Amino acid sequence: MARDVDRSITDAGGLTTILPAGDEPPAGPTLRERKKAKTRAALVEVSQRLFAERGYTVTTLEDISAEVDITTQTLLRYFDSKAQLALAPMTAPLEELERSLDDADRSVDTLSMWRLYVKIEAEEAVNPSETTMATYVANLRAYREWVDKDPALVASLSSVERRLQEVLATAMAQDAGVESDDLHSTLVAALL
Amino acid sequence: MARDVDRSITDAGGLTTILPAGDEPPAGPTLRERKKAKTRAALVEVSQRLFAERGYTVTTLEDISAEVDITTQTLLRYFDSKAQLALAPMTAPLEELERSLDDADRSVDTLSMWRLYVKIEAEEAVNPSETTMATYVANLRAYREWVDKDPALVASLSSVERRLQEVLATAMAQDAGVESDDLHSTLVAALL
DNA sequence: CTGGCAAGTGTTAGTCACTGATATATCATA
DNA sequence: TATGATATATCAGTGACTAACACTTGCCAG
Repeated sequence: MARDVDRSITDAGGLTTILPAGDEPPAGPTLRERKKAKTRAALVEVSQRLFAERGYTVTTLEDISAEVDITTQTLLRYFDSKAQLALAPMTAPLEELERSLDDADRSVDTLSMWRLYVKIEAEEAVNPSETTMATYVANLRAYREWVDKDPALVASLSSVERRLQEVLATAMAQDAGVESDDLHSTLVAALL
Repeated sequence: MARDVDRSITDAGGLTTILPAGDEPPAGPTLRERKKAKTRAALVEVSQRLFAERGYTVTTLEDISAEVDITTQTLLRYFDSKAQLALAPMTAPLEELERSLDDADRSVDTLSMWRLYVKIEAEEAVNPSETTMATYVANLRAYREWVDKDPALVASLSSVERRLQEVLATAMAQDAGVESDDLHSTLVAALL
């Protein structure tokens, strides 16, 4: 009897709606997976906000999980540590790139996305409404602001940036010289 | 009356003996300072050993402080965190260099010391008995071994290495081109 | 639609790093 | 020896994180 009651809830997240609707192979992500992704996104969203508003150290995991209505236990099942949660906006797209490298069906589109990503990090002007990744990277400057206040986070972040450097190097190698120099210089500039 | 009584103790550390003796402004290191340095050294020594033997995470601050016969409280007054204690062998000489840069009475000797330091880190052959810093850096390879097992430590270590890079850059700038290239290349190699 | 399986979550209890405040012992100095 | 400064101990507490167990819920047969 409850088959079609919760329609309104299903689409609430609105995060994966970028995919071209119409050709989902066998079945879309199951209910479970959708809920999982939803709370995960909520965790990132809430934590980013609280970290920016109050600061990293003073914001407790309990504060965050309370606002998402889960236990700190559950939070730690989604993210191994507080730092990983804080750095999720950085690592998530990184891992996405890493995956696309392995899958061999790589397209230059991924690199284009990353060119944009790097540009924003380099503090160049950008219009958030132009890209699908806006949700993540739009406030990257504010992001770096409070991240830089915690030494431990900075350290973790730097290691993430190293992974980024490696991955991008690999990607450039795959691209075989095409406009590689441009990207490379941008990256180096961003890191230094 | 105690001016020349504790001569034997004063030299125990063996780290600052490089300074040209003869012009200590008011007085040498006071008893308090000596004791402080002593327990500090003991902490580093014991922790390094336990970390190497048992591993970083499983070794508790209590284990360490117990063996040095102090409270974990006191330990944390010496080192702000467990990680700082673990990385002390790296940071201590670093800060020494930083200090020598500010004091303006810099001599090339400091840089020579560091050339050696970097060499060891780059895993080149070295004879520990040749230098006064042997106590610190002799077992650097074994050091890296257990440090690399903890992700958080690696991250912190990398940020320390960045500081090192900066400081060395400054030092080279001060040296005004003399044999700078040699050192620089060595550094870059060590970091990559 | 019903039962069981498995994944997700809550609950509880605990460890450990780390902080703060207060009190006491130890050293420096006059 | 008295006095102020500093180091340490003691006590109480927070927060990140782990582990074991029980419970709920989505999922997949039958």
